[in-house]
Amino acid sequence: MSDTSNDTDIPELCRSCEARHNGICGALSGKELKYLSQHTTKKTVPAGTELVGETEAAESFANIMGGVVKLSKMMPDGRQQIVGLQFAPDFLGRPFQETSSITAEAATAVKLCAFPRSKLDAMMKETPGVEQRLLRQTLKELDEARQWMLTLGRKTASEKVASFLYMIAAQIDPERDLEDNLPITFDLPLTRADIADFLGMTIETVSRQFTKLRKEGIIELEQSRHVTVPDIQRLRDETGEF
Amino acid sequence: MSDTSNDTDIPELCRSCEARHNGICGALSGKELKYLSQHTTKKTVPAGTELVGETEAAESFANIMGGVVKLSKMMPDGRQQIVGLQFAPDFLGRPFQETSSITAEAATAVKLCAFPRSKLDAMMKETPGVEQRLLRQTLKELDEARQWMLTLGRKTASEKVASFLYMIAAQIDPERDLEDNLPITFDLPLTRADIADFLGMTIETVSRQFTKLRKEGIIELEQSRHVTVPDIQRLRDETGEF
DNA sequence: CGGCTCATTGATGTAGCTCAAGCCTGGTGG
DNA sequence: CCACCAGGCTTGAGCTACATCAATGAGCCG
Repeated sequence: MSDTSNDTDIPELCRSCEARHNGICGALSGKELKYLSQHTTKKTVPAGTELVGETEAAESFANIMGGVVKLSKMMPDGRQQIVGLQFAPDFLGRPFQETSSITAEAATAVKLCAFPRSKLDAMMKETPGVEQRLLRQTLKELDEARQWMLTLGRKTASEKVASFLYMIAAQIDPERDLEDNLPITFDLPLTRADIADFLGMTIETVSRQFTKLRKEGIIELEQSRHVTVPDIQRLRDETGEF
Repeated sequence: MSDTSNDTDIPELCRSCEARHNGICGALSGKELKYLSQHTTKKTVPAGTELVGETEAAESFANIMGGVVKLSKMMPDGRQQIVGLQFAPDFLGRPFQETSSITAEAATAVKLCAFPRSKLDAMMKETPGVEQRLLRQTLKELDEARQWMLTLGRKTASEKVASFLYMIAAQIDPERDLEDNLPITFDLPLTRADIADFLGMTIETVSRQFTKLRKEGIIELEQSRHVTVPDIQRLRDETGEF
């Protein structure tokens, strides 16, 4: 931890921000935070907002303070694949240059703390820890992407849906010990169409697998978005892993 | 470029090594290279050698000087997915800690330049450019992984095989302009079984798609491993992208 | 109330899997 | 030098998991 400075130096908004604890900003001192925060724009965007491409984040970067962002790729004929989900306190945007065509879109309402490219460059130059944090997050994303390649390439439809639900459940509260077997409840951040695009299948098949898991008592469903998992171990068993 | 030092300081083996030009070592000065090279072990391992897990690279890292390494994940019941291919001058091994269960195996004979973890840590501390190079490589791998997620999730069998061949063809000579439409010839670094594990399909389907592409004149095959692509554009069209 | 979007469910079609047989090719030993 | 074998590849026949097409339901908003 390098936030050894006096806590009163830390800007109000940064104090409760997860990015300061586990994100990029964790590498910054109170003074640096103060400076950076003068150049950040906090904003909340509604679900569906495009956050990248020729529009927003080409010249700007952001920490996600809340909500879920989906990263996706599209083929000329419209087939689409979601290639990543990002949650707070992930960093959004690409150091160096973006060449690969990838789209970022708010899957839910998203709270952002944005700042210009020049500030990131400066931070990377002046504070060595920033680059390391970026490297760590990138390695984490790489692990997740590879994990998902296994899911996409080798799992059955029901294993895919179980894996997705397990991933979301695990992500809801990272602190939580998943061995404890207490019920977990959460709202899905994605529509069925998004889930289908994430899992490489059709809406209909996703829906059928939800129904199947519900009938087997592995999940409970309310209004199609609100999920309760009474026994996370049983869900885990359905993923095909472990 | 930070290799501003006298060329005669550069160790013999490093001079022709791709890692010095495009890989990690490119961030090092002649003096640093000299020091590092005293602690490296060059070796060539045959196809099939395990390079990671509890065995080799937990405490050691390496630059790939030649050959192809496949990274894969396995499910308890034996289903397998290749999640990445690495070529010279890629870096092999994981900074910080490896948690995700991933296996690295030589797909062909592989030439390595290995060194202990402590040396990498030291390099990262002392030479700032090293961390940046690692970050760049990791971002590249992330791009590739995501590209492959699209292939796994949304492409048909024949698009998958075409994408694989296109990727290999493009990788054979990265300098080459793929617009020029001259025939490209290469040997596949993977068996049909490996290709199947990479594309998330069965050996039989892979084989059928090769046959189909051959009958359509998009590729020529000799001994099942030696491929000629007379018109790279036609192959590209088969990938479904662009 | 009518017109959305999102989700579920059913009926039918098909791409790719499974199972099974046979074929090259390169290596080994008689 | 040929016979044999093993591992990798191809090809065929039939099956099935998932996609496609189509209809209906449930919440939501103007």
